Amino acid sequence: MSTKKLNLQIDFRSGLPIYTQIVNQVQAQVVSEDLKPGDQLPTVRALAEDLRVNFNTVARAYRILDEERIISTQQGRGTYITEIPPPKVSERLRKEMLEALAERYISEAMRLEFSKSEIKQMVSDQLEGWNESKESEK
Amino acid sequence: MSTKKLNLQIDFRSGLPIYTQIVNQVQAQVVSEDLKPGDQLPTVRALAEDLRVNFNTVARAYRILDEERIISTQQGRGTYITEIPPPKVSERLRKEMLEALAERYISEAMRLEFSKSEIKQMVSDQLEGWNESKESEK
DNA sequence: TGACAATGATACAATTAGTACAATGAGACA
DNA sequence: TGTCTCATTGTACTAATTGTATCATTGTCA
Repeated sequence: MSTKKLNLQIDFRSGLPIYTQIVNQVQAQVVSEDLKPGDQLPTVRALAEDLRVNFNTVARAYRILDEERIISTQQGRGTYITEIPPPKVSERLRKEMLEALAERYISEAMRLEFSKSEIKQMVSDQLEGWNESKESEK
Repeated sequence: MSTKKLNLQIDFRSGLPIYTQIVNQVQAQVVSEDLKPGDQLPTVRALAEDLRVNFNTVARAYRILDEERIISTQQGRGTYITEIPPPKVSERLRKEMLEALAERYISEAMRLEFSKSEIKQMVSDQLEGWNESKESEK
């Protein structure tokens, strides 16, 4: 599992906070596909040493990127680039995707011999407590 | 005895710890009866090598499954699917499976930016016309 | 000078890996 | 049959690696 070596240029005199520079440059590299979904980023400590900054500063950048759903940080494991949400698919295709998802859910639930009402109820129940914060807050 | 060859798919980049993924997938295979009472699971070391993880990670998963009475681990012998799954256990497992399925459906639908009502409606709509005989192909 | 944002220090928690050990059972052999 | 040896198996404890939380320090600017 090779951690991608980030090539970040931090300008300590630019006035921009270090963590902001990290965020911006990682975002840029994701957009330019220098970083692809699944790539592992350096650990907070490794990148911090590389950039000669405190690892909390890197952690802060990673936390922001995590909130933006660009990366996924996992305590004890590492941080990874997440799958990119399909930018703009047609309304038609989007609907078909939902249909496919629902069909898979239903067919697997049916295989477990749940009743229709149970299947419906479970979705309702979970949607009740669904925390929007799990999604990105732009 | 032939130790059942588990076909587990570990995603090292998913947010879930490896040991949790093992637990979940074994549970799923028990519920779906791919694993039956008495089946012997791979040894901690064999499965670890197969998955390219440390054997203690597998041992941790096995310990959790053992505490749930889903498997029985015996030092010096091996690990086996529990002979008589208490009805309570299998019933609880079934429920957990449904929860997991629903959560996956919802989270992926949310990622596509569907509203809660759309997500709920799609399930209702599809259940309306659901043909019981449809659930035959594995 | 005071407020606030940025950064640093320190302690903590979660996950996985390393090492040594204990229980079981199969085979060799007296 | 009894027992010795050894490979195989799970267990226990600890270390290493990773991100997290909290608070202190620094620096800038009104």
